[in-house]
Amino acid sequence: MLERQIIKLREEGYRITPQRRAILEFLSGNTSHPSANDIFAGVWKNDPSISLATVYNTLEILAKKGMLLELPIAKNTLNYDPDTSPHDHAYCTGCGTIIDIFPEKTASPQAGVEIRGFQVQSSRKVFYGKCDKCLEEDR
Amino acid sequence: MLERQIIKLREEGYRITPQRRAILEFLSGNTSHPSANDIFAGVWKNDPSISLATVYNTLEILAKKGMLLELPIAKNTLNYDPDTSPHDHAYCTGCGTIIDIFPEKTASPQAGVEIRGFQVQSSRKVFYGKCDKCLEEDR
DNA sequence: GTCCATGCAAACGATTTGCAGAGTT
DNA sequence: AACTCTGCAAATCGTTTGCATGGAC
Repeated sequence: MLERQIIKLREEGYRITPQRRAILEFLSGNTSHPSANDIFAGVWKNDPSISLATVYNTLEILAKKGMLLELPIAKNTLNYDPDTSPHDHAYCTGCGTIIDIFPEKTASPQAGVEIRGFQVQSSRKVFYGKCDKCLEEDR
Repeated sequence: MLERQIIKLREEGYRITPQRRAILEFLSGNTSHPSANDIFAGVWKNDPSISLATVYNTLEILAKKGMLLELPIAKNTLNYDPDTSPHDHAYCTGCGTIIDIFPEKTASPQAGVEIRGFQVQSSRKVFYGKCDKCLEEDR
């Protein structure tokens, strides 16, 4: 899984640096939808010499190559999702947590949408609301 | 239509200033999904004394009162939509244009979605792709 | 050895904040 | 008159960029 990613990156002509490896490792299987800063912090714990610029650089490459989704969900920041399979997201407006919602649960139709004058490449659906924990705290 | 908005704002306890009136006027019937800066520029043409801070302040109030949707679609900015009725959006990754997509066209199901451990308040669907004009330019 | 990638620091753009004066109610 | 709202300017925050050095190939 992680190895596949590394091989693909190399095949695309990118060099495999320790930093890129560490970022891919951090993302692998990560379902927390981290921001660039979260990823920076996570990698930083093992290697305090890494820079934010490198993280952004790597994330941009991964996104461009379709190995990572950029999620514009929260107000002023991007979140990233290493799971590129079709699925939706639920965003808690209380705590900002983003959880994965898989198709069978929401019956979100992905197939054959046609919009006149527009060529659809992908689609995203986001549910806004509150998680149980935040509902609890509202009382 | 515009008057309704003004009345509602006043009922909510906000003062009706010329700036707020101008912003509501600019937004009324506007289907271009403007950014805060677009709105500022639009209002500025008639009243060059308005400040960006006032625009942000007003947009925040309108959004909080459900009179305006905040669309986190583009990478690093918010776009606003005065049409709060249920509909989707298509975002052109070429030119950044956002167009409205109404339910009948995409069969997007809005009713009764249930997610365990999460109370859904609303949902948004965005189609990413290219508009005809940008497809043209790619050749 | 070549050329891409890194870390650092400065630059940027969108948004937010603090505050004194102006305007709505 | 009371209290909110405005414009201005500075501050913040996420992200991007320029550049000299370092490292993957």
